[in-house]
Amino acid sequence: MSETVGRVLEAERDGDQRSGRKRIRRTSEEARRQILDAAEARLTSLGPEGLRLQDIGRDVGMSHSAILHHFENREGLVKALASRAAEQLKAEVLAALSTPDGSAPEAGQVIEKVFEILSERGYARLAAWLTLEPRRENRRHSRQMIAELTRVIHELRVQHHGDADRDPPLEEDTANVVLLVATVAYGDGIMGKALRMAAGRDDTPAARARFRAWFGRLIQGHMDDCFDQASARDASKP
Amino acid sequence: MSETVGRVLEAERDGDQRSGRKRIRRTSEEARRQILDAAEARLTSLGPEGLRLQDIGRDVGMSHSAILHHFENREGLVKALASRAAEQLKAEVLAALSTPDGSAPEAGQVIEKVFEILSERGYARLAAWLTLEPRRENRRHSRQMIAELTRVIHELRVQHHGDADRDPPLEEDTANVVLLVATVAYGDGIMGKALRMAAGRDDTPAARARFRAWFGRLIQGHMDDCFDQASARDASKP
DNA sequence: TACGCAATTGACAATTGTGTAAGCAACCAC
DNA sequence: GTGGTTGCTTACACAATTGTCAATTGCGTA
Repeated sequence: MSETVGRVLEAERDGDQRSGRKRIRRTSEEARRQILDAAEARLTSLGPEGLRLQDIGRDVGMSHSAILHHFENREGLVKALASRAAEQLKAEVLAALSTPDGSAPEAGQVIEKVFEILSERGYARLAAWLTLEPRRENRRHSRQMIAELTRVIHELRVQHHGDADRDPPLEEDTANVVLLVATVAYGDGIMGKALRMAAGRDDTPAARARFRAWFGRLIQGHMDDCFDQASARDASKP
Repeated sequence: MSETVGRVLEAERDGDQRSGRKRIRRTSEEARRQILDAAEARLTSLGPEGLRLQDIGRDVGMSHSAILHHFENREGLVKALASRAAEQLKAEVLAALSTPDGSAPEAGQVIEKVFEILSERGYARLAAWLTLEPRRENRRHSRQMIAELTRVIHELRVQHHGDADRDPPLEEDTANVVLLVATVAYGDGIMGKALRMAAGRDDTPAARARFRAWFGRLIQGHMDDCFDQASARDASKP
């Protein structure tokens, strides 16, 4: 994603300046990769309105027809974009979950990572665009992704939940925690800036980090101390 | 918003079927209202791609030129839409905060209301569309909106924080809580369905309610019991 | 070197959405 | 009624995009 992103801005700067250059020929695979990279960059920075074949083509230095050649039609490009993003996302989050020494990953650390991927790096916006766009029912790829994560995390949680004599955490509680973290990360990635503005706060990296840290402590606290109370209260209600 | 929404679907069903009807003439105000209603319905259900002047015109039974007459251009329509939505949102949330008898509103209740407006009723999607669309820096209207809310809520919180001998909650903690609730409500409204799918849960109203309730208890618990611990821990960190 | 596959191009067609201008027609005031 | 204001319409100009197709050319291979 890095290589082509630079070129996007470059091309943006000095217009269509690939005049004298000879026609370059990529492998099909490489072409698809470059196109997806450029499309991703445009999508996160400009929204779906910015996803125009001609522009993407200019970014990677080919005509829009070439893109159609590789992806059949615009829909095909969007679909490919969606699956690739989902796969990358999943891989990175799973990677963040495994500590090198097999110890319990700290909630704050994991949350930090999730936020970094979803919020800071723009995946949330990308996913939002793709999700909010109706008519695409499919996206089967991301299905069960969070379920898997939940299993992994709950396993860890039960494993490390201390030698205390209190009850082990309920699976549903873990599921809720995971869902909450994901929801917050997406919400922050999509609306975070606007919300902070509306809160009269500035949107500096430091401010974002403070909020993330606070949230991390909240979750950590819930999982460390409060979960038995919470689950007890949970059970008492209808 | 209700009156015209029905007509949207109607028109969707039986095509452009306003043939024999005479030309109707509304007041400028009424016309604007109807147009905004239809636009809002389209925006929340179809995304910004569905915001086409011709379609909106067909929904309310006028030509697309009439819309341009009322809003100057498409931009004007979108701006009007944004301000109106922000105002309504603010009004409803403030209304939810004031209990009839002046007692402390329960966190769960307020959260429920916020979710209902933002998530269930589609305001989150609408706001997301409008926010994610770049190039519009303005939206000054919503500025400070959450700040105001935070002040109101913090006031309530300090007022009712029990006669305990513990410290009163920090203002920053309240700000974080408000920001978190807003973030979750937006995140849920925008990505909630997709996330629940990815979690292998079904997206029934009951399931949504369960999650909201769990989250409400988490927040309530934080504000009731844990805030002194949390803020202490907060202060101890850099 | 010659050949052929497939990536790439360039021109063009077709569609669709925004915006303009001039005229028509409700409704109000007199 | 008569006239004026203005909501609304029809027709058209215009731009931007996706998609098609034949032609071109880079590059591995026989």
